[in-house]
Amino acid sequence: MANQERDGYQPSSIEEKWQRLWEERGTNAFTVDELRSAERPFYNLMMFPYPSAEGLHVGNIYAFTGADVHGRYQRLLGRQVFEPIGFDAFGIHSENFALKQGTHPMDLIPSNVRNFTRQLRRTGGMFDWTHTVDTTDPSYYKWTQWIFLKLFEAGLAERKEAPVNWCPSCMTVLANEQVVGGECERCGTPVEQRRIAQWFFKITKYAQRLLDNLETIDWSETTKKAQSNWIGRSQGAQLHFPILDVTGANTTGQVEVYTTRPDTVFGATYMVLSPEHPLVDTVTRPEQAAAVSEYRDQAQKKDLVARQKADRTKTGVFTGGYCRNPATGRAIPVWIADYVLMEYGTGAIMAVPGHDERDFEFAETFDLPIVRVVAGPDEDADTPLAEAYVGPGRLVNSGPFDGTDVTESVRAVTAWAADQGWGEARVQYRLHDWCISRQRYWGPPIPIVHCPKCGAVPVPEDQLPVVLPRVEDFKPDDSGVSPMARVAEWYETSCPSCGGDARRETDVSDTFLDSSWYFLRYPSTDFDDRPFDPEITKSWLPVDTYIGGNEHAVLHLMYARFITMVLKDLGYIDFEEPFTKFRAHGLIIAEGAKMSKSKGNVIVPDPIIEEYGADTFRTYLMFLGPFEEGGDYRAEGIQGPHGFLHRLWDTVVSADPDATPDADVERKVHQTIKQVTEQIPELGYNTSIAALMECLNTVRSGGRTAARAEIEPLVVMVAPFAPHMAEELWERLGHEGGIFDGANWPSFDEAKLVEDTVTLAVQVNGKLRGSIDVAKDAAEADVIAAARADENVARHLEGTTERRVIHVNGRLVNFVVQ
RNA sequence: GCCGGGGUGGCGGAACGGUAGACGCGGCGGCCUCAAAAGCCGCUGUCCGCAAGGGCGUGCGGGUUCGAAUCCCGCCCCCGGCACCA
Repeated sequence: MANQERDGYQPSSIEEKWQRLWEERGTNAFTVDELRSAERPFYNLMMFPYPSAEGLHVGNIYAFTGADVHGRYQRLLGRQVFEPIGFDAFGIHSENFALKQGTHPMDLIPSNVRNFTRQLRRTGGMFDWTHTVDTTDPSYYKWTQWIFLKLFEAGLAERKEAPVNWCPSCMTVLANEQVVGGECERCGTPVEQRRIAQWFFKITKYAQRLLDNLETIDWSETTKKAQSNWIGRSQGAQLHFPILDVTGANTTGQVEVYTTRPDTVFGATYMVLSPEHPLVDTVTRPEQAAAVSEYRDQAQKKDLVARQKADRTKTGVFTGGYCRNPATGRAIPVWIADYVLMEYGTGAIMAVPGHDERDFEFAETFDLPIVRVVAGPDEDADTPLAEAYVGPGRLVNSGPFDGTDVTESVRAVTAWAADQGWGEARVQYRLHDWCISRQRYWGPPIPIVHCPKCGAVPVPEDQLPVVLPRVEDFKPDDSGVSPMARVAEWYETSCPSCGGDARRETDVSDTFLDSSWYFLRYPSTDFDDRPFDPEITKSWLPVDTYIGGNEHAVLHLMYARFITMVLKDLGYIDFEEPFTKFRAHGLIIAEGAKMSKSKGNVIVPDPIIEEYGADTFRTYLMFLGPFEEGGDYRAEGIQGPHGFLHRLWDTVVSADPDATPDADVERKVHQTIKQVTEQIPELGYNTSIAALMECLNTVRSGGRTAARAEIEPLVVMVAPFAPHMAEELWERLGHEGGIFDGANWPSFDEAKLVEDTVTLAVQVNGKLRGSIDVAKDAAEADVIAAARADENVARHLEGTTERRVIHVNGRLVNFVVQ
């Protein structure tokens, strides 16, 4: 507190004053008219928080401040900046917390939201509090349900029984994205496989577009890479292998395999089906039936951890059946093994042990034939294989293709297979359809009614929202159905189509569906009768800049892009990428380590704001390190920005309004304007603040009194970081109406940047030996003469033979001698 | 294993191929003070030297260049994404 008494700068009263005035004047709020008439709209978005009971985390404040600085800068450039905030309050987080505390999420969330709102206001963000969103509000999730209906109508939502990831601890189905290394992302419990009827969104239909569009958007490289890895496009061929009957003379069907190396098909000496493959029963011969069935049971019991993470020792069993390799015409044995996954490709592979590491290992284990079909530079068709050879080379033992280079053989062999009718080129994606069903309570009910006669019937739009009722017993159980399935008075309904007795869908939808479209809602929260107003959406979207954490690089961002594409295809909006520019902020650690309660290094924002003010806190957070990389929060470090803001305050309030600016100081100011103007839009906040500090040091050097003209640009440039203080100083400088509407971002004058004299480094053979001051336009000969004259330089030149002299204007002189 | 991003003082971090370490923290010394806090001024990569000055320094080893933290080649380590994905 004592800190606030000093020099007349009192953050607490100033911050309270301006937060109040912003509110009263509607400084950051848009009316519908303003939204409709904005001429230079800038939609500045940050990832909305989940309102936890613990309150706002420094990580949140860091992210929001970085985004807010960006928004405030755009505003000082004259844009109308819409900067909304909201709450992503549905989901397992809150539900589990409520269960633990013995409270109800419907009581918990509003109080958390109130607390978050209070904390967010104190941080000085430029939020439009008249356009907030709460995903748990029926007026919001009405439209989340509407989106489901639109996908359903478009055939992009389907219900199918599918093996799903089941978390036995959370007692719910998880999306693939929520399974990390075979464990539940949330609680770390090994995930089990179950077969349940689920709703899926067909995001795989959009795989290629989601991949291609990455080229067109301004996103950080890391994020784009994470997305393309997740989509996981691979190019290869689907080949058809005929199944042979006992005699080996007739075929009884065929097995489809997917391979990225169709060129090695001559080396396919056996085939492996996934244990869950539907053709296993067809292929298996009676004498192997017992072994096969035992292996399948075993595989099914293994959870995903055991199956995917284990030591990867190959196991498997022979089915007794054979296929014909369509390239060689030979019969090859069919095995089942759990290293082949049903979820990828066709769930069956042609095994080429000579040129695939896994197949090689399997063949070694079970003594299956290994044939070389690719020879490297120093090898031929008979060179023995000690391990799978996956390098470059030419085909061998491959009939008509012998001698073909592997790079061209992929296409050649595929074409040949297509010609003969046993294969075709195929593109495969790793991306799976999005399972949106959750057997939980705390989410928007999926707006479907199951009718014994009509099947799955969508709830008519005019009956939305399907309101989630308050249910006291919302604890999930192991039954695989939602707690809502215990509430007969809710799920018992009539079919919207035939009027007969029917049952509501009792699952709720994934939280990621809530957050896949919230940015569309923000500017249109004034309307109850439409999810987003066409006119407003047209002028404000897509989002200009989106800032958020990289933990959402795959899930949230992918879903938001998908939903946006669908809405575009359905004609509701005219753009297909929601976020023109996305930047991920870094992570804040504290005292050199990740924040954790056990380490006792968790930063609690409230007391810091109490003691130093939000402006100092914001400035320090932005000063810690490059915004996109994060930084290490050290408690003492805040003294730097704290002192800086106090000195700035002192300098400004004691500035001489009539003094003419000093030429050197003015030059520094112009250099600073240039630097900050270049760095701020690139989120170079730490260096911008450093430049402002340096400039202030120059302004104050020798204890001089600043001229007003020198410091006014500084006040504007500091405004994105310390908005309250900047407002107050702006007012004290005699301006009316607020800095964010009244001030223009300062411009610099190229002519004022250049120094009259410059200091050059003088090197001898690249080693620094002295420095000289010369006039900025001095002739080269004079510069070199001056360099030569430097005492220390002269000493190093003595007794040497000069080979070359390099003079880089304004930089250095280098004597190359021998 | 594949794909990104990194490795710079005691610490956080700056550096269009051109004076490495800006800015800040911490430390040391000084001013102010009865004293402390706050503030202000100076010093602060490291080694040798009284100094002038010099040697060494950006993960390691090479290379290109008058000149490399920066470019190239080969390694090591850290962070993140994907991973029995055929």
